[in-house]
Amino acid sequence: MSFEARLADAVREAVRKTYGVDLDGVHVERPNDPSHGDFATNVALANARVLRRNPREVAENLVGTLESPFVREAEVAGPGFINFRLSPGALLDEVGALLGEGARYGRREPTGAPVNLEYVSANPTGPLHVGHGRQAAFGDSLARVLAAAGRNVSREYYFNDGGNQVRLFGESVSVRYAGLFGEEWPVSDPDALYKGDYTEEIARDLAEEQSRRLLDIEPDDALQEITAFATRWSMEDIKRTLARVRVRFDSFFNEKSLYETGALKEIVRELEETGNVYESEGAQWLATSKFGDDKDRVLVKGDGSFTYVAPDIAYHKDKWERGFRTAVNVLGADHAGYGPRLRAGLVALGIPADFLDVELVRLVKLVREGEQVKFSKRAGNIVTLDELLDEVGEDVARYFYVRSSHKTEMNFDLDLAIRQSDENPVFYVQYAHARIASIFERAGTGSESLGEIPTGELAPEERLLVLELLDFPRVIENAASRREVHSIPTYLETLASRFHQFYTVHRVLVDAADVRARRLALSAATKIVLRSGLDLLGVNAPEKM
RNA sequence: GGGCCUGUAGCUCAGGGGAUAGAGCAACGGUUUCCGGGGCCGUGUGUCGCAGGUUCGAAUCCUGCCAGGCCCGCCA
Repeated sequence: MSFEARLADAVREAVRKTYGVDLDGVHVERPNDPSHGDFATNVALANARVLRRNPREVAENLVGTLESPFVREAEVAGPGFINFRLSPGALLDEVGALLGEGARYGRREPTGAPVNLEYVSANPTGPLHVGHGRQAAFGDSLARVLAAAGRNVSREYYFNDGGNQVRLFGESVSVRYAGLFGEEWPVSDPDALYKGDYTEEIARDLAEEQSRRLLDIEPDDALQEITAFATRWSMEDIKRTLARVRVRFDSFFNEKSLYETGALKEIVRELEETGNVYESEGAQWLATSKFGDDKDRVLVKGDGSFTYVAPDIAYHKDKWERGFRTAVNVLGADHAGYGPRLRAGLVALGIPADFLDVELVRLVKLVREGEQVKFSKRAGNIVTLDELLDEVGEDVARYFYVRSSHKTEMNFDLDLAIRQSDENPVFYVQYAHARIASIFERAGTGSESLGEIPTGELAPEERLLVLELLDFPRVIENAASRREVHSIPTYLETLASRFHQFYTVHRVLVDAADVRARRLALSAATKIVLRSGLDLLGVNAPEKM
């Protein structure tokens, strides 16, 4: 139980004793200024009006009746804050507990209803680009944070391998393939084809495997085979890039399977049964506007084929039937309208509105030589995630991607990212970790053979370091419940800074056994938390740099 | 026109009712008998987009404006 929670209980009890009132919301927090104590509460200020006393008087009374074994000092300050200073023994006990838990510190065992977290889900029509990189980094880190906070999370990638874009992609590769043998491939719309060099690469791989066999069979059959080959090729390519940047998934779901199992026809039938499907202009419409969407959506086109609406609803109904009770979709900001219309479709089927949650990741604006880089996958002028990783490395990329809130648009200055890569904050955090590793190497002891922490007065730098360490569980829980990963880097940078400050002022490996043991314990605890926090971001914690 | 998001230091961004608004980068100065100086310390910079409102207290909540981004397809 955190000190915040324990102090809040003690304060609540003091209020009950003094005023005979039960308060439900008692806020205890870490003050910005260390001279305001280790923790502080504003109860007196917040409730002065209800109690009809002036805030300072209330605070004085509460301090008088407050009982808590780990509080060394409680004082009234400013307009009526109560500032607490804890006893060193209580703080060090917590550090001891932290060391005992090791890598599990601040993390909980998974409980509760299963959560499905879907991210990236880029079409298998080409390599991942830098925009996908942000979604991948955010999604994977969010998955790690949710799991650490005890959510029962399952990570999923939806391969959109059944729609219009995939057909165009297949044609694009077919054109290249035919071209390799000096032949032409008929296409409906040459301007819509994918122009990237990778289509040529896929065609060459195909030619190597099949020679010109596919040019001598029925074109429809050939296109089907070529498309299958191309999407398989793309999926492998995407998975390879994701593995490189340490982004994991528990499952991959193929859109095509919805066609093959008949789930699509089934979903249309079910929607019709609810009475929310009607015909207009030759198409079948779903009345999503009845369930919170701006307007109705086409479910089945005039030519009898499906829009993306039916597969998406079928897919999410499948998530529901697999037992998930929350589905979080991490999507690019250009999918802003996706949530409401998909949710509307699900509600029409009787699935609760709060089942689906969408986290929109803002776009990555690429800047090179002061100019914004415009890119498009079809035009082929994309900057791929692999290219970025080649330039800045996996650690820098992952850290940089999640350092700012996913809700804000991000400027990725390629020149700056390369030039400043050794000044990136990730190195600052990693350096603290490597520094501690080197202390233990020199000390010749492992962090696991520390034993009891000798109690004693804590220097200001030690105290601030301890308080920061003890904040980690709260940081994880907040990040999970707010689904905001960027608070992890912020925390790690503060923690690294606290350690560097401590290290500069206090020598760890001193002769006095008590002091040495205590400082080794603080260092070991910091190392554990830094590694654990970096792991939440998929970033390495090196022993040496 | 409607919906969602954003506006904080020269730049990139934290802070999302609390005390004197912070960090990194950039600039300048200091710091080395001794655990990694990729560190630490200090100096300077802010109409927290603007205007009202709620409150003991607002960068934070509410309303209205201004500016920027994304969306509003029988694409996904």
